[in-house]
Amino acid sequence: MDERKFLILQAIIDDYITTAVPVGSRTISRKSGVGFSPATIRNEMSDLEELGYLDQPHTSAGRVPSAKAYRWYVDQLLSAGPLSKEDGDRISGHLSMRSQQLEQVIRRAAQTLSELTNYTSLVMVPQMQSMRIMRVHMVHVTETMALMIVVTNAGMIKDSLIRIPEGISGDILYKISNMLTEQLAGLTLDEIRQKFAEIFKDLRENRKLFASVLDALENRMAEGESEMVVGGGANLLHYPEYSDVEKARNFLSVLESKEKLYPLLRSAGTLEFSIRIGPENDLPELSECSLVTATYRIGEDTRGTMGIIGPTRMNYQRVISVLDFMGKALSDLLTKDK
Amino acid sequence: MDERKFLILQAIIDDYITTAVPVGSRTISRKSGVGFSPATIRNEMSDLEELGYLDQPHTSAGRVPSAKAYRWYVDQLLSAGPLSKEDGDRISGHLSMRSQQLEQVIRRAAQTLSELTNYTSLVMVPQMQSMRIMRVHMVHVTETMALMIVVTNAGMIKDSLIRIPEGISGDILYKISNMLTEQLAGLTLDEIRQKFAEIFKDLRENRKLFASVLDALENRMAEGESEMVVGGGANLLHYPEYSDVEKARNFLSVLESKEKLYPLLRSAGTLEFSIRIGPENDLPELSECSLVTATYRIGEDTRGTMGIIGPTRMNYQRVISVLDFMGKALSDLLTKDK
DNA sequence: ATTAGCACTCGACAACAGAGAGTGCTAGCA
DNA sequence: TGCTAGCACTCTCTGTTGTCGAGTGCTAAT
Repeated sequence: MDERKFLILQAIIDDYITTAVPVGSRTISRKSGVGFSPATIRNEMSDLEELGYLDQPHTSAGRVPSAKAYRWYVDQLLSAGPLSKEDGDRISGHLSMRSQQLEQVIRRAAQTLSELTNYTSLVMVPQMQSMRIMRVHMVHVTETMALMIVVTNAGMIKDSLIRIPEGISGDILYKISNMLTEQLAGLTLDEIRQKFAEIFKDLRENRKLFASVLDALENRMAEGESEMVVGGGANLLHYPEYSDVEKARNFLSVLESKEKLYPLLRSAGTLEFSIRIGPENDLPELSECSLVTATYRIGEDTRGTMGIIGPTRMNYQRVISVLDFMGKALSDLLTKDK
Repeated sequence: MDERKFLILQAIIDDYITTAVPVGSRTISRKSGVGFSPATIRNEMSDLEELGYLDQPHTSAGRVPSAKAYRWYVDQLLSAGPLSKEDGDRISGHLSMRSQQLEQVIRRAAQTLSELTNYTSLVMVPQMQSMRIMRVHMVHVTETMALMIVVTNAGMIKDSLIRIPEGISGDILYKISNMLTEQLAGLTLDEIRQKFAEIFKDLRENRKLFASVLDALENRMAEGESEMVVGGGANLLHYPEYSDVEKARNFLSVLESKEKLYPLLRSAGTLEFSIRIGPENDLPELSECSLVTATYRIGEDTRGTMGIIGPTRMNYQRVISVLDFMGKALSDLLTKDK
């Protein structure tokens, strides 16, 4: 696979990404500096098809890049290009509106991402696994229910309702909260489990309560991560790939079932960037889509994931740039004001 | 407008609702007990068209009910028919999954509504205006921020971050919380404003803190209502009205901008049922949709709104039944376990 | 090794005919 | 007088046909 093939493949992909129309030899010959005649290019294209980089919808249509081609394309591309000043400002602007609630920030990030790329965006609320607990509070909601509020080192606040034994006064709840904060501050979930085992040993009263608390902590920290925000779901309908209503509906219903979406984002792991192209996605509904994900940080060791879903012929360059910038912006914002 | 016209109009609407195809005289004559020949029915149809109840897409197509016809139809219908046992069970089943968080219940309600009707559902988190406060808690999040938790008589929990002056210890915050709960329990927002005026007069220390608290209460209770959940957005794509991608996109982008949706639901007011048909909606994007809304109660004087959006030819009968049942189910669920 | 030229393929699109559904009108019937 | 049968007419929908153009693969010439 020589230099020239690269050039031609590149040209084909570039063209197809913007036009969504199978691209022919003449087009390539005319456009883009490659100074060869259509015939030459045809030969090369023929080779490229044999190698699996191009598909032909039918004889006498142009060629279309295959998933393999995109894969090659993005592998070659993985340096995030700089983002236009304008777009950068837009991101900063949208995010900087002072909103203390994490949820708000996430929502706004998703919206900005989809507006900037014109694709669909997903942003996951960061995973608590490795977070450290800073404070624990419990307050009465009814006689037998309390709200447990956990503040983590990342400045995140999680609350959950827990059932408590009757007859526990507000004062006691307050004391216990203080005690818990004192004991648990700075610990991760794993360490908390241990600690609880200790505490439990020489505990006489309120065993039930403590059990509830541990339970809630476990649940909240493990499950809490499944929260996710989707932005710009309707954007996909702009693209000719989805002028078929059937396909559009399929796509949209995936977006509505977070159970399907979640493992998708999850499986990207903690890589800085991950790009899944078409069939590389496990979901058959998304076999004609690409998913680009990136991570953002909160503090040192907490990471969140966000991603963009678009047609396989998406503008990877731009998507990566935007995600890169957004990742930094989010990390800054969320880490700074801790 | 005589008896027979009623019958025929009814038959036309019924037919069109299920088929979405312009209905002709022969169809009506054959189907539905109206024992008249096509010719007679044609004459009546001609009259109905003159009266504004029918439209004709073009000569020699069947007739299509106009917005006016639907209006007549639903006015005549307004008694919610009984729901099939099966569907009722399904609603109860979906809701009964124990989920204490109001948010969860709302979300599930929206999902159930859209599944049962195959249209798009909207459910608004209830409006706090007339709620009474039961408890107020404040707990530290950082040195200068606290989380204020308000529990209302409806069992709703709202929290908001407030900025507090430095140097206030947890103990003081706890005492103040208790004091606030004592003073404010059972009051509505209006009454709280008064109370605060009193308290403020002979207050020396902590004026700033109290100001923050009042501020947060105001904001939270006024703005909080704009929260809304959308279910089954992709459902509309099932219907031939939306086989045009352009229209579908328009519709979906309305769903994504809650600013547009909110006044829509809001304007339905506190009527038990409200039906807005096609152009009766203020949003031009929804001029080919109908919106049926209903309310549910939490306790005595708090109401939430929910609604179904579908094509104008939606199955009003069923939608009303489902909404009616859901309203009762939600009211029960949310009022009971207080 | 490259390119010009040519025959061939195949989808897109317009034009067209026929079928079918529906209407309005008129005339006949109870 | 009210209903209906019949008929001519209109208009959409569908399938067919033919043409156009873009694109290919191959061969021969440079």
